[in-house]
Amino acid sequence: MGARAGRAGGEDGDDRRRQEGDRLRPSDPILYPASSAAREGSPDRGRGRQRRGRPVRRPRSLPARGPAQARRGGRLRGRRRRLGGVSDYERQARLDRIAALRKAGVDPYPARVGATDRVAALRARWDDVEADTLAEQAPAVAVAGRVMAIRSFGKLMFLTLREGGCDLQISGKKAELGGERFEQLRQVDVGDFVRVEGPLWRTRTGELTVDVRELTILAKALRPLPEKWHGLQDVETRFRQRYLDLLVNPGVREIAVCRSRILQALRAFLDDRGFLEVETPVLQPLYGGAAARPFTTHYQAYDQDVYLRISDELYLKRLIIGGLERVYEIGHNFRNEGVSRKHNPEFTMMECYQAYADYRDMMDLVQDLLQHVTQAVTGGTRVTFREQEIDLGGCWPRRPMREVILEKTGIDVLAAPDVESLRERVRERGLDAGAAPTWGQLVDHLFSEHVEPTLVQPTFIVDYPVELSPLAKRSPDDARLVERFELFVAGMEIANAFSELNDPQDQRARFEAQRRLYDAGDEEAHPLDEDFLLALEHGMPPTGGLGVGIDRFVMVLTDAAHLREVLLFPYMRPEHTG
RNA sequence: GGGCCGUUAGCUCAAUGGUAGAGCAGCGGGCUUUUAACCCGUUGGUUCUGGGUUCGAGUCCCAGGCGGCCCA
Repeated sequence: MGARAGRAGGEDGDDRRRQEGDRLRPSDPILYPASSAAREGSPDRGRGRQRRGRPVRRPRSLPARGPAQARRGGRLRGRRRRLGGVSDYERQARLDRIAALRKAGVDPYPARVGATDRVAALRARWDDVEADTLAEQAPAVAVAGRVMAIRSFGKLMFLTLREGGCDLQISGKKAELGGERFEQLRQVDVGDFVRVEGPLWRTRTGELTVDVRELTILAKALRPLPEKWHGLQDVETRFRQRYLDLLVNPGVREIAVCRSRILQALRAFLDDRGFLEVETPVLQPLYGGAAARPFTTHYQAYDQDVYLRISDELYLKRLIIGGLERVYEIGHNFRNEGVSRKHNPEFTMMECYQAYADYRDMMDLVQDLLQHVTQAVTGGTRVTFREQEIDLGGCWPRRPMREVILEKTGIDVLAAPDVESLRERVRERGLDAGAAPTWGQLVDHLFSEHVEPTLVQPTFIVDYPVELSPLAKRSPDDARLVERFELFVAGMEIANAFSELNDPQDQRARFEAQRRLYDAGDEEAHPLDEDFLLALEHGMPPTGGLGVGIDRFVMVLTDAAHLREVLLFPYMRPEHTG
């Protein structure tokens, strides 16, 4: 991303474009498909954009703990122990129990489970049935799951079993089971997987319960689950041992489920519009499609350095050239930059391209797409994000970048056409000019600093400077601008799109301009890609391209304060003995 | 990359520079309607690592690791 900045194009152009865009949206079947591009900078991953951070949202409704929450401790030592320290008394107790089971001829890790009912289905069927009715029918069921808690009363035990994200209580009565099997039940530990058979009943307190008649150990656990009441608080451990976080912190699983539904709805929408899902290389001899530094690796067989992709763009455009006129890809991009609330070096992007479309069509497309997904996942259009209500319904405003910067800073960036004069105006206003070396980057800085955080409701920002968009088509109204937009929601860049540059001569010139920027020290400048130019020279239809930052959109729909909350495995530095 | 904060038992957390504790979990005992079950007893520590100051360091100092927040 990085590219943002723009001199807001001429007013005429902007207004016209906006109006046309609005007009186009509702009608025009042939348009909607536009795919388009955009990704170049796809959801911004640029540096320096993160702002106000907040404590991670609490995983469950515990009393707020305050700043000390981050405290955790003993990671290294704990880990070492976890990996088999000699003083691991609890683990040893469980190892002893496993040995005893084996000695008694019981396999603690059997291969077969046998048929079982799903807990969710059982609850749906019997939760509302009265205790008396349940007692009469005494439906025999079999369930398998993980033991989450044990409450023992001597000759009676209650265990909480979890399967499929649902809990079901099971009871064991010595009188019913007999001494031997009751003892077997007593040897079950929290964390173990078991299968039980027996009739359903309802306890005095109304809890639906399986009264165990048959018990099978499915898998013994060697280590205890995190504490049942406080759960797992340690931020570091939550992400390093995400399986524990998923198990004991409500909400974590919900986000994972929600994310899956979002992807499902997104694919359904695009498939329905005739887009073909494709896969392009992650390992590339030359990276491109965005302003970012790549990860480099080495291909041993060819003794050659290769890159992990920073975007799918250049390959998807080759497919457009090859006649696959509507394509999309959902995959990981890798950008060699820091981690923040909105950034992870590896993230998920959906890119789609549609021939015979332009960026206005892509605005319609992305609005329809995200509204469809939101509706499918939440059942409505309004979501709450960090205590603010965001309405994703309706028609999202389209604002020229110049206009919004003028509104927030009083500076007309187009009236200061070079970096020196613009910097002077910024100083006059008493604002921070940052370290931006070029006009475009300074505009980008002003936008990021003063406008972006205020864009809570969905807003399209249009008309970006050419300098920051080497793969976008020039605006016919103003050669300094390109036909590009970015979508902002909740103060974050969610999508980036443009009318794809299909003029091979202009593309070559843009690449060369990028090379000059690179030579001047901009490590994120786009490399010149001769192979892509070769493809372009064979002819590419007018095409709209769009990139959507999936992780960030999941944040919006799940009210996640941090990107890492919606990634199952956010990047963590390896622990090591210090 | 910089600043600040944090790091103590499996988990959640205590401990004026002076014997490292509690709850949960574990172990032993009691208990047939609990669901943070309860009651009695009890095991468990290289206080992130490495140096330093001190009669004495979880605590103070230096360096490092990891994490968090903010900034770049």
